[in-house]
Amino acid sequence: MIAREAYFLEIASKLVAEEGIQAITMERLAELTEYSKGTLYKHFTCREDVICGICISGTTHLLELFNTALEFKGHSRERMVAISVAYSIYAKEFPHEFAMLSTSKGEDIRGKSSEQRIKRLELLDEEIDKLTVSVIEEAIKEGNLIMTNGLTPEQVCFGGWALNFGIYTIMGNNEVCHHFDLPPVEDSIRLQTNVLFDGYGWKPLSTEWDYRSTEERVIAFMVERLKTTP
Amino acid sequence: MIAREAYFLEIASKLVAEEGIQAITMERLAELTEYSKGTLYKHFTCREDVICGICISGTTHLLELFNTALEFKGHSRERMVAISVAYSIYAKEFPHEFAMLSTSKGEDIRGKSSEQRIKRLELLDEEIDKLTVSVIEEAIKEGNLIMTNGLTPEQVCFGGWALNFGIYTIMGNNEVCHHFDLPPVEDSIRLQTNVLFDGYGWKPLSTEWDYRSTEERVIAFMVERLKTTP
DNA sequence: CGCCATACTGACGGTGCGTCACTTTTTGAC
DNA sequence: GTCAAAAAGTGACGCACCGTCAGTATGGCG
Repeated sequence: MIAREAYFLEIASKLVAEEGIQAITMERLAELTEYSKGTLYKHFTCREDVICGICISGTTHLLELFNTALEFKGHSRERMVAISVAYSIYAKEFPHEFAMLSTSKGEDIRGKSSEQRIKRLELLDEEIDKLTVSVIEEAIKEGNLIMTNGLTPEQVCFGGWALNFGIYTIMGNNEVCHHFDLPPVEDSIRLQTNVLFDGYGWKPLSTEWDYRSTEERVIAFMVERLKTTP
Repeated sequence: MIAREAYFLEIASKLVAEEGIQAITMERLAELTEYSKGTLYKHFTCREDVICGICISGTTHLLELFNTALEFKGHSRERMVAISVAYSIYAKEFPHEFAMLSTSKGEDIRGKSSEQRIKRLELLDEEIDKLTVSVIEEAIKEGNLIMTNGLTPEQVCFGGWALNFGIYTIMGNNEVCHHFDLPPVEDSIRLQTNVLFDGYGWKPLSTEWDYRSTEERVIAFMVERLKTTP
């Protein structure tokens, strides 16, 4: 039943965290959980379905982080910083799982995993997107963001997402940047998103507000909040 | 020898283009090329090494496209648009190969592939980066781009790269954006990079110059140039 | 106790990887 | 032209993993 499924996923998540996605093997998972392959296949249709399951619990966790971030008090752009920090907390704490989230969007996984799980994962993704878009809509209501060039809130959300995702994926995946003299990930994220959001004209601009200090306050806030509800 | 290796890679690339990375199988490749597995393993240490080889030819092709793009006459930011167009031509013509480029940066491939090939691929990546950075340095010399906030040309290059990469990866990989009402990829790329580069203060700003028209001219230029040397 | 449903098992056929002892072809010295 | 050494090529083999399914254990109930 449900409890058993959760147990399988718990062990699988640990395996991913420790050894990466390659370590996810139906044989290995059966062995580690002390169940047989047959039982495992009662809960998951295939290996990809297990991976999708891990992504669901990962995304659920990410959603919680986003919700916590949204409780940070401040103007809209500061709250966007809070979301960005939430994203980075997840990316750092579970680097393999984070990398899996993008893998799971590919045809390989989506094509094989069970309809049901795919659907659940899509709903979670949608919820995360809505949460983020809500911050942008708030900015518009506040009058701190005025949409020009026919841009929509969703496009602003997408731009920020793509930039964050690109930075984490390139810098995380990858020692390739050795010939590139870049600051640490967090600094890159702050610098680049400041530029992008300034480009959207999202006030207060980074020249008018110290977002590094906002970031520090958000981190302190998140750490505090995560201590009480871990 | 070299010719045989190129032959293996040619078939492998076709296979990837038609059926995706999953279709790359040592058995299948041996069969298609009418050689035995043993011979195949004389040229490549493992499956990952073949994949790395495909990435090398892909990146070589991408580098050629970049070089062609750089011949476009215009100011620096227009030439950056040209590079972006080159990137998109590659991403569209070889979607699977394009997706592989990021896969190839991961530990899975880098850890198993042969030193030699990894090194060659890194050198190519480096060359591409240098090419792009050169456009930014040109912009600074022209006086069209003034670096503030301690930003470096490499960081500007990286920001543009991460944004482009993020957009193509999310939109290409992925039907997940169905709940997100977004314009087609090319439009997203143009809109978002305009915002980012405006954020850097790269002149002429998108409010002062019609980059959609630049894009059209670049495409026409590239198509023309690719006709003569295919 | 016997019966049935449900939970669970692991051997099996299949695919793919990477190896290596062996065969065939090429080369070059005489 | 001959022959032996080197180079090129082969495919059966051992191994790991996938997903299946016929069969076994368990436990509740008349």
